[in-house]
Amino acid sequence: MATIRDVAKQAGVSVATVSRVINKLERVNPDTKQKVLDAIEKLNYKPNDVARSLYQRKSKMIALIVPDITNPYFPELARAVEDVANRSDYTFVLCNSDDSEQKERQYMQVLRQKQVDGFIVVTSTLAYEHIKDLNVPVVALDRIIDRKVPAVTVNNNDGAKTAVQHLLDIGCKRIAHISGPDDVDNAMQRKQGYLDVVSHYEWFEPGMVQNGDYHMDQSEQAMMKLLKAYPDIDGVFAGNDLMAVGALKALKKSGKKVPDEISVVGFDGISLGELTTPSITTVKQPIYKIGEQAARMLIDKINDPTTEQENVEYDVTFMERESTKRKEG
Amino acid sequence: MATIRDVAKQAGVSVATVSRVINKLERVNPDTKQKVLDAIEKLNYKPNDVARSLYQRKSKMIALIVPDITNPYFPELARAVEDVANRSDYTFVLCNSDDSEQKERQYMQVLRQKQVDGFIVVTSTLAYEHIKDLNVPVVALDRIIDRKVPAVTVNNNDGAKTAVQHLLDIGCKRIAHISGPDDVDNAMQRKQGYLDVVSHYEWFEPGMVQNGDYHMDQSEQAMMKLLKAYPDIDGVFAGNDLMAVGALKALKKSGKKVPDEISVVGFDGISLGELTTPSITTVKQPIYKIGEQAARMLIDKINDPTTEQENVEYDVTFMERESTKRKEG
DNA sequence: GTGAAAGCGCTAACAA
DNA sequence: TTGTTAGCGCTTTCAC
Repeated sequence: MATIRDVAKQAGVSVATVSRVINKLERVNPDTKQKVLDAIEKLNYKPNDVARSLYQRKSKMIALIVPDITNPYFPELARAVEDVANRSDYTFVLCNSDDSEQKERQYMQVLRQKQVDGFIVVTSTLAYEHIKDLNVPVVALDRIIDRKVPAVTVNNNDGAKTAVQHLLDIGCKRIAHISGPDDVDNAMQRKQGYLDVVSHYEWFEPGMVQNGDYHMDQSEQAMMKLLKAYPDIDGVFAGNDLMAVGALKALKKSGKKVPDEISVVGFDGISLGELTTPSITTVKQPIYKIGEQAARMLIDKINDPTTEQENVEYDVTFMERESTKRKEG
Repeated sequence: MATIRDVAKQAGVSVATVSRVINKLERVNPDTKQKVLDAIEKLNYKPNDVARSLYQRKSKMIALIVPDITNPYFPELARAVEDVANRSDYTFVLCNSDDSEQKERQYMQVLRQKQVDGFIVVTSTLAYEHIKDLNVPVVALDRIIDRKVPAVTVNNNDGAKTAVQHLLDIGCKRIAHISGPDDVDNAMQRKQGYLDVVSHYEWFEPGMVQNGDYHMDQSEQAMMKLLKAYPDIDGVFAGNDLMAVGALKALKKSGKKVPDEISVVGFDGISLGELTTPSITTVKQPIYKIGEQAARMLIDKINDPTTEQENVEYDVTFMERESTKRKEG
């Protein structure tokens, strides 16, 4: 690989001049500039970003840490962040934390040593104290970390209420909920939305809430339990689409017809929800937008660390598909 | 951030000694070593990897370039590569090329400037000449680039034949194929596998092969066309699972019962195939293994560039699910 | 066993 | 407008 020195020699100028040309900040005599350009062309010179990073103390890299990229919610998010990063000449690094705080911290540390300029994090375990001595901007996504860390989220409570209200509207008489992990704030908000709507109905019992941990398999089991304990439920609100799929599987195995005997609503709006039979009625998040927004905020903050940032909360959209149907009569 | 200098001062030794301690290569007097360790602890010192990279000319980063992470085949692959990378203390970088050669080259160039140590690439457009002056190990995945680039693939032809033979075995009389892009070698091999089995049957016509471009939507259209042109087809082999899902959608819209009236087989074994109704009979690739193998090969080559590497071809496994059924009578 | 110093490739004062 | 030079933080000869 040719270095700036080689270029300088080839062009018969100093390295400073070459640096000036490639960074196009200061004025350079057009003739000298052309000589430098020619030398760069001839030697196929590409500046060494590592040397640059060392001097500038920044790497032009941002990282996104998600629990698990094989959960279909996250690839779409990752695309958005990557696209924004590229548009701003940042390199994008993706990490899976498996929801382990240890892995999250490990990643952030390693990447900090590589001078990564900022992080977007989806976490429910990381505490503020661990991110503050990273000394670098962090944006929280999907889940709130701390008041001091700007976050991009959706209105989970509203979305949940809309979903449950829809089940009531189409005539459901007994509605259960499959909830996400207790330590994830958005899961709690969705559960609360459900409770806000149903808790004063006389048919409601606390056992109608079962934990599905945001996983398909665990949700399938949760649905089985619900079916056993409350054979007459005719509506289910799942805390995310993945769990709605799990519920569908359980229902199918139990011979319950969806949506004729029981209606199911999910949350998220991942494309998987359109592919099941029946397709899943859901509360759609603007996933790509969320990722874009978070990436923009992060990059803005990197470019100007004095920027003060507010939390951004997006509205969700109710989306009726095949898994819910108005009761006859 | 504390630097090696700060540590040296704190411990009352030279920077060379500190370097020796953190790299634990040369022998250091236990007492001095302890002093250094204490200083590191006290100052919470973390070595700056950028400075290290600059000197060593390597970054301990590897990159995976895939067409599109929202295609569910790739997240699983990415996990595998990431896991292996982490075990070997490499940082993992993921990039989406959107199957554009321009983006692939752009990414590889930018990452090379960041001293990325090697690439795993899923591409059908990139030529050998573009990767050779990168001056860094490259492993091809899923699709072959050139004889000179080691590749990890599966036996596509065998898998396709097995799939089509299965359709014959269960009694299908007229079998169509929805193919992948013409410029992707594995798509061609799968198509060839189909042709190998069916081309000598008298019912076979070239129009029974329709291009679905490995995309769900385009496959849906392809299925529609097939249905129109050959209303009596009772078996479909789709070049990948995503296209099998598309076929299922078309079939459903057309009121054709799967598997009673028509059987469908896919290829890949992505988990999405288990979630549709009916679930999709498929030819399963060992996706995680493939990713692991490619990552290992890449890292081996990085650690010892003289290593000669052979292509690795994995066998696929036929997996019968609900979308195929033996004909009655 | 330890330290001084050169240098990885680049940028940015400071001089000229 | 251009060149000289001192670092950025680290590793590694080469002395001692």
